[in-house]
Amino acid sequence: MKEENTEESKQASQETESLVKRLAGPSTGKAGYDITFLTVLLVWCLVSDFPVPSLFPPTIRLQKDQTEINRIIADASKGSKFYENEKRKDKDLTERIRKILKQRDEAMKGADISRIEALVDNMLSELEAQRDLSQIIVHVDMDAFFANVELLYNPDLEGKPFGVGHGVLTTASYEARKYGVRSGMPTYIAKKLCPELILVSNHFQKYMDKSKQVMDVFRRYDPSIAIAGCDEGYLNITPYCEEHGLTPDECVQEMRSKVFEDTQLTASAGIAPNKVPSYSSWCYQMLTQKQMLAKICSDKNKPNGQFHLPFDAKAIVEFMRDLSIRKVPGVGRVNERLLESIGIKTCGDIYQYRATVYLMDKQFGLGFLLRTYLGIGSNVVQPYQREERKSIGAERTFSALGDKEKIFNKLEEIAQELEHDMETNGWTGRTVTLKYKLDTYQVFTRAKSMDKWITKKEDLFAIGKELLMPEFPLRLRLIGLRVTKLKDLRNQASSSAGIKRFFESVKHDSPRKKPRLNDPQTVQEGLNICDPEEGHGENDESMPGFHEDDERDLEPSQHEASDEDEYADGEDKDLEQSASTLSGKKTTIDSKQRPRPPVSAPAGITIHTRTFTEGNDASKNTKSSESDQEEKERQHQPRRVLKPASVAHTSTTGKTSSSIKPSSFKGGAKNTRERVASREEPLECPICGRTLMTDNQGLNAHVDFCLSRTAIREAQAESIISSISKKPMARTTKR
DNA sequence: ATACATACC
DNA sequence: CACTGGTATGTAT
Repeated sequence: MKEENTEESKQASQETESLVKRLAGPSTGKAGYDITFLTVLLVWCLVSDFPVPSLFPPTIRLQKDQTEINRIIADASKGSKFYENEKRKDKDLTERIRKILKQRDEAMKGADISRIEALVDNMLSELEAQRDLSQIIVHVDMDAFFANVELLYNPDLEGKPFGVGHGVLTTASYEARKYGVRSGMPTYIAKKLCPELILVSNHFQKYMDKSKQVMDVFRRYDPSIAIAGCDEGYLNITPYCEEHGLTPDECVQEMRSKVFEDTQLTASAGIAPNKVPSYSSWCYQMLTQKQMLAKICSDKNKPNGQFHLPFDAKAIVEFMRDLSIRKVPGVGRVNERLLESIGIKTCGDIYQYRATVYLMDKQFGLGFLLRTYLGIGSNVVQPYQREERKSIGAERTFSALGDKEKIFNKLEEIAQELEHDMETNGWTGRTVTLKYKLDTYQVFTRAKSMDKWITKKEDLFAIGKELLMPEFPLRLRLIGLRVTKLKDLRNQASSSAGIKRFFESVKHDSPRKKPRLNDPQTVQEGLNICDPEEGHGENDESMPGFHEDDERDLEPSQHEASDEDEYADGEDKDLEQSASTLSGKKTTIDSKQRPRPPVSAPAGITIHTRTFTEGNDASKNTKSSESDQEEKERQHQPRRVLKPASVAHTSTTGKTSSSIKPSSFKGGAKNTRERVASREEPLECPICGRTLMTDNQGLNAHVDFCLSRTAIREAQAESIISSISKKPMARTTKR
């Protein structure tokens, strides 16, 4: 018993601890807060041979200890519905971890650990052999972008702690970050952390204008830049450096200076080799991932600085060794906890637990973690292309509504907005997904696929209504609609069919992708991410809000006082595979009982809600035996045992898994168009007919240029581009 | 095909 | 006081 008690209390406290941490926000740890930040800086110094500043130990400038900050945040949210929901999620996660550990123990029991380790070591060798250090990849991002733009227009804010945003902060000034104030944080909590905090409204148009200027500069260094948000991008500066006889550092220094000249805003950059032949599978969204290393590096020097990771395998692995796993793109709060549960806190820890990861590939993503350990990421950089878009949607949060009429009114508004966005951007789609969030913060989605193409508000509204109707009674705080299975209307219709036809023939294109505006210019420079909208002027900008940087708070400050940093990084995404591991789901209801789920948690009635939860919990047992499935099923439902993600299957002990084949990773196929290797060869531009000595990437950039020049619509361009990238590539290979 | 969770900006 | 909005992906059924 005693033992039990102990364990129990331990667990309870742990839960509390994780909950408190979770409440601190999703970006905590990502970039640099406390310990993490110090660690990174230290690693940086070690790796770069930079003298360890004395300030190190101390001073990070958080006015308060991160622990205290977390406590203040937790206290401020305590009792709220949001808090209760987080608590529920935290509990579910804890339960999930418990199951995973149990599974791990069973798997390890009869396993020949030594043999597995040897196997994994082989995989590592193969991955290492694929490392490509030939490309110079840079990740640049603006320091506290929104906040610094505001400073330009309101110098009085200089040196003061201020936050940008209304209900939720889109960003916080450097000074404010010292108090633990971060983007994505509700203003009332930010005020508790920093009573003197000044609040400033968002001025998206200004940010966009600046964004465009910034991107214009970046583009000069790599026409194929992959823009990742309105304030950051990935560039392959290999060609530029070569042509201008610059070292990577000189090039980046120059670029940052130019950005400053044009915008008076500072930027930070990370320079790394990257590479990766095949695996570039990831790519979260459009952007990214490219240089996981470059991105992580930009975090290091954050404020107005740049960090150059040595282009040497050994140095890279060392660099990764003490890097918090949380900094890796794709590792969020959940995966961080999952990994931590098996002992992995830093990238270097991955090696020690490689056998565990091997056995639990499904949950942790062996391939992903091995690449992370080695510091291998994709080094392919390319602009987002319209045809990559997979969904378009709109959603809105409002004060909780229980009235059907009012809810439908909101739905109609959303439908209207969505129709507008779709028409503005030339999209239509076949499946409509309704999303709603109860006042308890639980989120549900309901989807329906149609035989016809949907774009009109009437259709969107009707379908949304149909999906929502059976769910009542509900008390909602958010409602949204999203359309997937898209078709690009610009691709076909518009403009020059002739040209298009030409390209099509060239490429064989066909299937999926639909092009869109791609052209870089159009794309907007501005925010691509945001691009969808673009327009409607009606509501003024609502808040895009994203956390722009998340950041890190603090910074080293010392060093520079000047800038801020921000940042944090957001690292990218990539690694997706692994990341996804998670999955699990929860809640759900037994379908039998009520086909419809949710029932909101009506105000008072907790029962339902509770039911869900419990059900989930119940699921706990489970897992392995299949037999229980039935039971479970009838009880509640869901659960999914683990799943995660990813990747390489290789695992099972049985076969040697032949090692990770890069392509086998799920993602592999994804970037079909990626330019893979890229060797320079004479390639002919399908537009102007000139022969260029370049690689596919360079050719693409050139094509972009030609296209914009000829004023061909983006749509066409896209198809072209994609065609080119594919075909030529093959050609290239032949060489 | 649907539903859900996670991630990132 | 009260925790955004948009998109992508992976997994399970």
